Amino acid sequence: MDNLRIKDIAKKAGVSTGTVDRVLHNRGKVSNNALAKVKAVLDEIDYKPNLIARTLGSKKSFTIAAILPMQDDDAYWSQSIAGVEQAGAEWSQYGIKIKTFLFDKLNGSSFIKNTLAALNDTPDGILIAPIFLHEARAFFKYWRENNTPYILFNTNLKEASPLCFIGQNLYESGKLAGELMLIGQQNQTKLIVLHIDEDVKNSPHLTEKEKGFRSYCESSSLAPEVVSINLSHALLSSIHQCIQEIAADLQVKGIFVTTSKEPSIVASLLEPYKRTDIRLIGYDLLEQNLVHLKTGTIRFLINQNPKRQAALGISHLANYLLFKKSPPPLELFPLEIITKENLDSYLNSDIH
Amino acid sequence: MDNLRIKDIAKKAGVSTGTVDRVLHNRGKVSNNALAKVKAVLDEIDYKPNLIARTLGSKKSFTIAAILPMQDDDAYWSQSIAGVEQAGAEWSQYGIKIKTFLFDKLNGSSFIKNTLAALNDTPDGILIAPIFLHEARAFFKYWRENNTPYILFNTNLKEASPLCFIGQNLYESGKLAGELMLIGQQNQTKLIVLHIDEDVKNSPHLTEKEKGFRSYCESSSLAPEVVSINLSHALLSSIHQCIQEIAADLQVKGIFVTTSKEPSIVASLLEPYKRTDIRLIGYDLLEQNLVHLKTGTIRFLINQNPKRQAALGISHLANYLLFKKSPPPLELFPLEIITKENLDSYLNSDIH
DNA sequence: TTGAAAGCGCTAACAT
DNA sequence: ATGTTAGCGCTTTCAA
Repeated sequence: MDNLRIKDIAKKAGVSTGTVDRVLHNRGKVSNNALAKVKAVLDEIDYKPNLIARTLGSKKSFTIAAILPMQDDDAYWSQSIAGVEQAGAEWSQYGIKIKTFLFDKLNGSSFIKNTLAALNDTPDGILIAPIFLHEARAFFKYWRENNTPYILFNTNLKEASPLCFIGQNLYESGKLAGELMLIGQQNQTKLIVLHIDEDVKNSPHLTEKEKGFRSYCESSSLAPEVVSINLSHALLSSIHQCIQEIAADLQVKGIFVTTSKEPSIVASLLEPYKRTDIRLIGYDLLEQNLVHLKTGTIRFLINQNPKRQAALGISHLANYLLFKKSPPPLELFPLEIITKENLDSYLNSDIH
Repeated sequence: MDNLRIKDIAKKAGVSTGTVDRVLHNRGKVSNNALAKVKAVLDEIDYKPNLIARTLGSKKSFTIAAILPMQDDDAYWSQSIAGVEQAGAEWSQYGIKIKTFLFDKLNGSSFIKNTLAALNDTPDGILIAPIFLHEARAFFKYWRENNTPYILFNTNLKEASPLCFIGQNLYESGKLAGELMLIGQQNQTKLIVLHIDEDVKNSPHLTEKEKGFRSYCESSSLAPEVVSINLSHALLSSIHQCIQEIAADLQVKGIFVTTSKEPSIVASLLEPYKRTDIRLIGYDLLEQNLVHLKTGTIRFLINQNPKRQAALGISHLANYLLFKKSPPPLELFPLEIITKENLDSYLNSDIH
């Protein structure tokens, strides 16, 4: 009762393996008569192709282009790139090659330039973080017409109709931060939402988080006061001053930092004031964040897991190209809550 | 600069492909002279075997035996079995067959009988939950001598030297529950650890959790009083009465239920008393638990993810058999915290 | 429109 | 001890 092979189907149908292949893949010319015979056999059995043989037989080697922002001081993106590289190493044994195209995240024409370079390389699949949505549109159109599969990463664009979108629900992420902020809090508390970014207005990923946070707070019977503050890293002194003022306000019981790199900055500035009653919540398992998570200055981190997100993007493309396995259209990563106590269980785990 | 094949290595070394194969896999007889020549080439290049071709070439089909407790009313184990089946379907395309052997979790001789049946089937790999540690020893010895790889699941036994252990750190899990329990709590609180199991004494997975929980509470400056209670499901009325007494004690601010199925029972018994100040913490994303997580009666669930644990066990065995890829010796799953707010992000995610 | 056959890179059986 | 060769199940080319 073993799996039937193409050869077996051919014998059953009284045709050659070539014809069965043509029917199976709907390629080349097949007479109605032969078609009927093969279909009859196919209906009767449950043919499962041997994907390994298929891949070996079609001796193709695939190239995947990864188009991402390059930003050495931005942990989220540098971890994403690490994820691409890790997955690339894994799939290289299957003849998959990765080419990385890095653009300046603050410069639209750099995005266009790099994406164009990728396009001219005619890759078989694409992983792209289309943070310049408008500029990206034309490329999507081109790839769609060319039947080149592309996966969107981090920034979604519904009408792009990609093979898959990989990311997180940022609104829900903000709501989660709200929930964690309010556990066990009293009435009449004041909470700070702190964006530390050059250009908050044009950063939907930050404002989405704030919206979610506020929505949770408003729905809560504790009805805390929520204050938003936008800062740029450019001036460390302004951050310093901001934290000083917050520390002086005894009503403040929590700070929600919407980015990855900055929670640790806030933590180290806040620490001297010994305001252990201020609950600090931020993002991602960066080394500096972990230091402050362990000392308790940071209470919760929400893990976005950029490395695994990116690695999964590559894997999905590889599986699609090699084995015709389609990924789910939406790959929303779970909102992982990291505390002092479960941190090690994440760090020691290869699963994430 | 494409990848070199065995054929290329053979030509470079001036030997045949057969000899290269022998050197590569250290099998058969090879003269020192030939060995040296091949090694010289191998040192010079970075040979990466084509795993697809290897798998196809060694036209083996493998059988994996999964030896697990069968317990319809036990969500943890039934989800594990689901995980095995899911992974089995995935790997069937690669010629991997799964045979499941289910034993009675309360009956040692049923364990022996089923494991013996599995052994007699001479599988190529084994996934086993050795909850009868003593009885399992002889089997491990046999498989080790037979070079049959086995992966331990849920229950670890250091001296078993398996290919891999898959599970969670239960002590840390208890500590995490402690941390979640004490966030924002006041002094002078009383906390309940509730084991609902037929045989708590012989359930190290439950007592480990309690130890971790107590350890965290003792280290906390809040110094809560911790009371343990053991109950059997046999008597629903006794559970009822226990909850009634807890609800009457205004000092109680939290209940930690150490099992998967029971948090929802406790929740529904507790709900009528409107003790929203009692924080209920339990395990796993069972449907009934989710209902109470959404209403707020259950505040946190710690996800053990049995389904994914089991699926990963099968995947590790499959990768080992098919591609000679060794898993990490210890696969400790992260301690995932589930709340009302991040729940959906887990449910919608195929990643877990 | 169809069948036959070569070949993907590797393994394993078979000569020598 | 070593080289040769026939597969693994599929794709793809080439004749017919």
